[in-house]
Amino acid sequence: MENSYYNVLETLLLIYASDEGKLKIYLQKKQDEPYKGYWVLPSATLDNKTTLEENAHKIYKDMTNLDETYMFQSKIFSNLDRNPNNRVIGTAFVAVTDKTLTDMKQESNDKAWFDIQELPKLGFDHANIIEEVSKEISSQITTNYNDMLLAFFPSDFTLPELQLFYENVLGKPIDRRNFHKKYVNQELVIDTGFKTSKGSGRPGTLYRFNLDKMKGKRL
Amino acid sequence: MENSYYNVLETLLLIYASDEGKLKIYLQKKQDEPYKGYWVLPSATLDNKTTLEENAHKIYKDMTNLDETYMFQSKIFSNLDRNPNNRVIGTAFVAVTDKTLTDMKQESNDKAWFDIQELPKLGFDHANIIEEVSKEISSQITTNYNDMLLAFFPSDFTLPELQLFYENVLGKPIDRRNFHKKYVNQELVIDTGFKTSKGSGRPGTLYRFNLDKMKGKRL
DNA sequence: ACAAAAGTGTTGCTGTTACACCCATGG
DNA sequence: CCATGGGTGTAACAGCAACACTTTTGT
Repeated sequence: MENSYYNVLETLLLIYASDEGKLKIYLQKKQDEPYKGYWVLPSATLDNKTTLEENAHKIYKDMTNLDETYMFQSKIFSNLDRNPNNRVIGTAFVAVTDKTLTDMKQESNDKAWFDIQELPKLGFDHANIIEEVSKEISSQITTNYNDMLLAFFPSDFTLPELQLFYENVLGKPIDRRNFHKKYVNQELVIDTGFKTSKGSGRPGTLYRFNLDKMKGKRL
Repeated sequence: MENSYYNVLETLLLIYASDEGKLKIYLQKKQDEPYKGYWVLPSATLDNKTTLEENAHKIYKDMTNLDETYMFQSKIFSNLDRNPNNRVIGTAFVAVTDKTLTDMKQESNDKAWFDIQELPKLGFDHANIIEEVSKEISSQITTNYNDMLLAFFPSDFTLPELQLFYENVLGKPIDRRNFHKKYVNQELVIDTGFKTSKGSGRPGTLYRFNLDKMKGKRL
C-alpha cells in the first residue's frame, strides 16, 4: 500500500459524571467484532461534511438522550496501530453530564457507568485514552475553577459530597473542617435552605455554587 | 460530491519563544497561491504512515534546524471552510524554543519572529488559531509551573526579564520588589554568579530555575 | 442509647500585597 | 553628576494546615 494523504478519523467521547463523590465514565459494550463483548468508548467516524464538534454532540445525544452538555476537545491519538484493521486517528472529546438526569433518560444493559478506578476490560487503546484524558481533567478540576466543576455539580450538593469528589480526584484526604470553612467563609457556595435526608446520620446542608465568587478562583 | 469518510489532515506548528520578555511566534511567508505573500504557520499534510507527533517534529526541524524541543498537542480545527480549495482538518501543535539558538541556526527572509500582540497579515484561519492557542498557553504559563516555562527560560535570565514576560502574558503589571522577593526567598531561582552587562543601568543578576523547588509550584 | 454523618473554633505559618529608597553601571 | 535600570525591608492581611469535640438524625 502506498502512502496517501487521506486518513480516517473517529471522534471518541468520554462522558464523565460525579456519582456520590466518585468520578465515573459512561461506556458501552461492543456488540460485534473486533473486541466483541469488551467495553469501549462511544465513537463515530467523521465524514467530510461534519465538524468534530458536531460529531461529538451526535454521539452525546445517542448515548444520553440529552441535548445540552459541557463539552470540550481533548487529545488526538494518531498511533498507526490503534485499530487492528486500518489506520484510524482518534480525536477525544470530553463531556460532563448529570448522572441522575442521564439515568432517567436511558435504561440499557449495553451502557454503564464505571468508576475511573475500576474499569472493565476495554477494547482497542481505550484504556490508555481514558487514563490520559482522566489525568488531564483531574488536573483541570484541581487547579483553577472553571465551568467543568459546575457541570459536575449543577444542582444542590452537600459539602461532604463535594469534598469526597475532590479527595477522589486529588487522590488524598482533605480535612473536613478546613474544607467546610473555606467554602462557607469565602462564600463560594450558597445555602439553598434544603437538607439531605438519606440514611442515618445528621442531614447535610444543600448548597449551590456562588458563581460570582467562584469566577477565576484557584482551588 | 458525496459524503466520504476520508479526510485530509494537516499539522500546524506554533513555535514560541521569549524575546526580552515578549512572547513571540515564528512564522513563514507564503510563496505561492493561495495567500501568496501572507504570513502563515508552518504546516505539513499528514500521510497515512506518519503520526501527528512525527509530523510536528519534522516541521520543527525544517523551520529551526534544531532537533530537541518542548512540544505538545493543542487544539484541532475542523471547520469545513478552513481552506478555500478542499476540506482540511488542522491539528495544532505548540513548540517552545530558544530564540537565540534558533536565530543562530537559521537565517532566512521568508521566516520571522512576531510579537503575539503585533501579528502581520495572516493567511487562512491562522490568525484565529494563533489567538486561541496563545490564550491556552498563557493560561498554562500563569497557573502551575510546568516544563513549558523551563523551555522559555532554559538558560540564565534576570528576574526583571522574567517579570516582563509574566507581565506580557498576564497583561498586567507586577510589583518588582514582591516579584524579586518571591523568587529569591522561596529559592525558586539560583544565582549563577554571573551578571548581565548590556547598556546603561546597574547589571542584573543572572539566575536559573531551581527545578526541585519549582516542581508543582503554583505561580 | 448508640451509631452514623455533619457541623464548628483557635492558633500558627506562609505567602501576598502595598509601599519608597538606595545601589551599580554607562555616558 | 545624572540617567538608567536593579536590588532591598517592613507591616498588615488573607488563606492554609493542624488539631477534637459537639450536634442532629435514624434505628
